[in-house]
Order: sequence, then C-alpha cells, then structure tokens
Amino acid sequence: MFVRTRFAPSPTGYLHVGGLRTALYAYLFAKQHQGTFILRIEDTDQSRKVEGATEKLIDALEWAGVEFDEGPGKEGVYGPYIQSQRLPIYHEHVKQLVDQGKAYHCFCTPERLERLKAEGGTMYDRHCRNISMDEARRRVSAGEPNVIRMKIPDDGELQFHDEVRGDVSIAFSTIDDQVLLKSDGFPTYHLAVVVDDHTMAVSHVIRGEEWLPSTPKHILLYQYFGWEKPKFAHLPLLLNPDKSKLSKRQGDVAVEDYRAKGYLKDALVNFVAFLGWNPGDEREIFSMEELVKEFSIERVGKAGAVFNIEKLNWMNQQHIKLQSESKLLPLIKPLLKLKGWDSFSDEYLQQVIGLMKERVVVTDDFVTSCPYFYEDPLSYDETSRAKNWKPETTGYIAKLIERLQTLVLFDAASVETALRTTADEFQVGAGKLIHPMRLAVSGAANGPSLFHMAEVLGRERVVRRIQKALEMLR
RNA sequence: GGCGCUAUCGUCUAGCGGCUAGGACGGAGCCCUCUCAAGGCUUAAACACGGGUUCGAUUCCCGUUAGCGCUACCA
Repeated sequence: MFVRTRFAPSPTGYLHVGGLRTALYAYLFAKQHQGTFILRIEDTDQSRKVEGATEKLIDALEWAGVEFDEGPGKEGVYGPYIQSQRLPIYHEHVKQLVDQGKAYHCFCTPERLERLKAEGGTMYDRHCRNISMDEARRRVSAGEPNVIRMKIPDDGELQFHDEVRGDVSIAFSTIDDQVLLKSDGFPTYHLAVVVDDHTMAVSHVIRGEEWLPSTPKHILLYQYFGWEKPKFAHLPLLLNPDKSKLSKRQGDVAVEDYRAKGYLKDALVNFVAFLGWNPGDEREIFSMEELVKEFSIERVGKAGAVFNIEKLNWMNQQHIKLQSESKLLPLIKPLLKLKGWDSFSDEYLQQVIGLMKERVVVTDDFVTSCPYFYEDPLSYDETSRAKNWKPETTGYIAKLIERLQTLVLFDAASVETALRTTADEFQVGAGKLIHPMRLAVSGAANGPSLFHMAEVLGRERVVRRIQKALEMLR
C-alpha cells in the first residue's frame, strides 16, 4: 500500500495534546506502511496569525519524536508546505471550478449575510448563484468585493466510508454553498485542504472528528475536480474530566506544558496513543518503535476519551523506571542548575537517580523531593522528630557516629552493620537508630534506603550532618 | 433549532450472539519492609433506557435519552 499521511495544524502558538495524538496516529500509520508523513501548516486565516507559532509546533513535534519527512524546512517535490505560500495553486484551481460552473462569485455583503441570519435563515440563500458569468466577470473586474462559493446539489445525499466510523451519509439539502475563496484572496480550509491533500498525494486523511460533518463538501470537491479521493479516518475527540472538548480552561493542553512539568516524551506519547487505541491485549507500556509496529486504524475507538492525569502520572513513573540513569541524567541536570546545584559529578548524580527512580512521578521530583542529596538539611521534619528523637537517642547516635568514622569502607553494608551493632549494644531495635539517623542525615521522614543513601552521600557529608543534628536536635 | 457522531466500572478500555463481563489507573485492605516508593496479593466498582430479531443479546436492528461535534469570508 502506498501511504502518505499528513498532520495539518493551524499555527495557534502551541501544540495541543489532541493535536499530538492526531499527528501521532498519522505518523504511526505512515511509518508502519513504510510511508511518508507530512507536516503542513494551515495558515489561511490572516486575522489569526501568531508569530513564531510554526517554530513552536515543529519544536514540540520533534521533542515528542513525531518526525515529519516533508514539511517546512524539509522541502520535497510537493512543497511549499505552508498554505499562505500556495495561493497561486488555489487560485488556479478555483478558477477551473468557476469556469466549469461548479462554483460562483458571490457579492453579498457581510451585512446582507448577517441580516439573513437574523431573519432566521440557517443557510446562505444562494442569492448570487444566478448571476450570469458575464455580469460576474464585469463586477469582479470593476473591483467589487466578492467570495467564491461552491455549488452544492439541490437534492440527493453523499455517502462515504470512514475508516473508523464506517459508512456515513449526509443529505446535500443540509449543506451550505460553502465559501471556497475569501474576499482577501485566501482560500478557506475546505478548498485548501482538498487541493493540498490531492496535490501532495495524501493517501489517508487522518484528522479529528470535528471535520466529519464537512467531509461531504470535501468529497464533492474531489468529484468536481475529477480526482480520486483519499481514505478518511476521523478520530474521536479528547475530553475534559467533565466530558467537554479538552480545553485550556480545565488544565494544561499544550505539549510544552507537560514537557515543562517533567513528563517524559515516551510517557506522553504512550499515554495519548492509548486514548482511543489499544493493542487488544493487556500490554500498556509501549515505546514509539512498538507503537509503530502494533498500531492499527481498525483498533481505533469511536468514542471520545477523557484525558486522565492520574493515569499519565502512573505511565510517566513506569517510563522513568524503565529509563537508564545515563538517559535520565541530561534531563535532570538543567533542573538542578536552576536551583544552583550544578557542582555534582555525573557519577554522583547517576547514583542519586538510581536511588530515586522508583520514587518519582515527574523528573522534577529528582530535585524537589530529595534536596538532601544536594545540600545539608536546613530543617528537620517535625513529625519525625517528635516521634523518633527521644531523650536517649542522642546517646545512641553519638555512639553510632564514632563507629561510622572508623569504618574502613563506607558502603551500605558496612554502615548497616555499624548501625545494627550499635543498636545491639544498647539492646534496642535497629529502628531506634535508623529513623533518627535518617532525620539527621536528610532532614526528612522518608526517602530511599538509609544505608544506600549514606553510601551515596559519602562519609564526609554523613558525619558532618549527624554532628550538626546532634546539636540541633538534643 | 437543523445535521452528524457517540454510548461497558469514577477514568482509559477488552469484548466482534452463549463469558462468574477481563485488564489498567485511581480507591480500600493485606503482604514485603528502616521510612517513602516500587512490587505482590485481595477487594469494591460497569453493559444508559425501551422495543424488536434470535433458542439466546453487552454484542445485530429501531426508537428514546444523554453527551459531544458541526452549523463563519476560523481552522
């Protein structure tokens, strides 16, 4: 099968997670069939221009690992890939339609259109459809503002097959004479999408469900042009927890937001892939490579899916656990730098990552949940102090620190032996020393294994912190 | 309002005529344990409603209801 898919966002300033999923599905489908994945920028609305939006979009896609083969900056024979740079192509095509009587100039003013609507009209009344070609040409050359509308048949219906929804049919009587070319000379989405998908040889149009109702118009255009139509697949929407269309108001929707919050690209990609698709068995953790191998349009669901942060968190945790310390390291270093903690060796940090990997949900946690790996405790957890630092504790710890100072090898096993021996001497449980020592060394009530933590921190820090705690906590 | 799409635990979902309706997240409990996690085990929790078709419907058909989408010279 010859496959070319595309992701065709309008440059709004950021990549929406729903857009990420649409792009991902189109990408997975193309890659799986050794096809081509195209990025096309749909910027035909001049009033909605956002500076730098395309760059941000590309940046987010690249971060996520959804790499396009053709698109802005990767010009192929089908370019340009930015619609505002393709105006002549649209003009040439729409002229053809007008000449063939499949579209017509409409001179109705915005005021007239508004009046029509105010009077209860739900569709354009086709007022300009009957203007003769000659008159239309005359008025156009006289400079009268106009748009070009496509003629929709009076009756009948259009049926088409959707790869995820099956057969869909819509009566022509419910479809408006769609504007194809705006008065500013820019095409509307409907014209541009059809012309571009055809001229770019797109084989499968994979897009959001919001486009389903206008697909008949698009198919009619393919017929008007005498082109073979691509296959269509309309994806279910991503929803807010209250089931409304996923929006900014109810949380983060930009891919950049999740990136900034410390989610791994693998986790976000895995998660959005599973919003509307599953492999049919019980596996859930997938890499991009596995998704490419296993994805299938047939298994894409039809119902909208709520974007559930809790599950994303779990998935991120799973992916962090799977990631090696060395892969995680470059993700953590910039975060440490922000805190001014940038003097640690890679080796030390990888040990910290090894201990923390199973206890974090986002990468920020490697920094914020365990400051004790980067600086001496500034305070001590009050609850733990009240519970674990009794009057007799000072004596135990004082003895323990002596032993720690004389250890030949300061590793987890030796520290543990030293602590348990001390506990035995005082005839108390090891817990009577473990908890106070943890408090002294980290200032926190919980964290990784105390003995391993001690090994990673090293004798110097551990001894220093315990001595300080002995003064502070007595 | 019109048109369209959709409908299994709270959430993501499996199921493609016969199942004790399965899994995952989250919740509860237990185990492990130096704490927190991780992990293991157990548990509560769903077929929107009403008609058909059928020996038999979660599954097929038709309604109803609900949700969502579209209804721009926005995409």
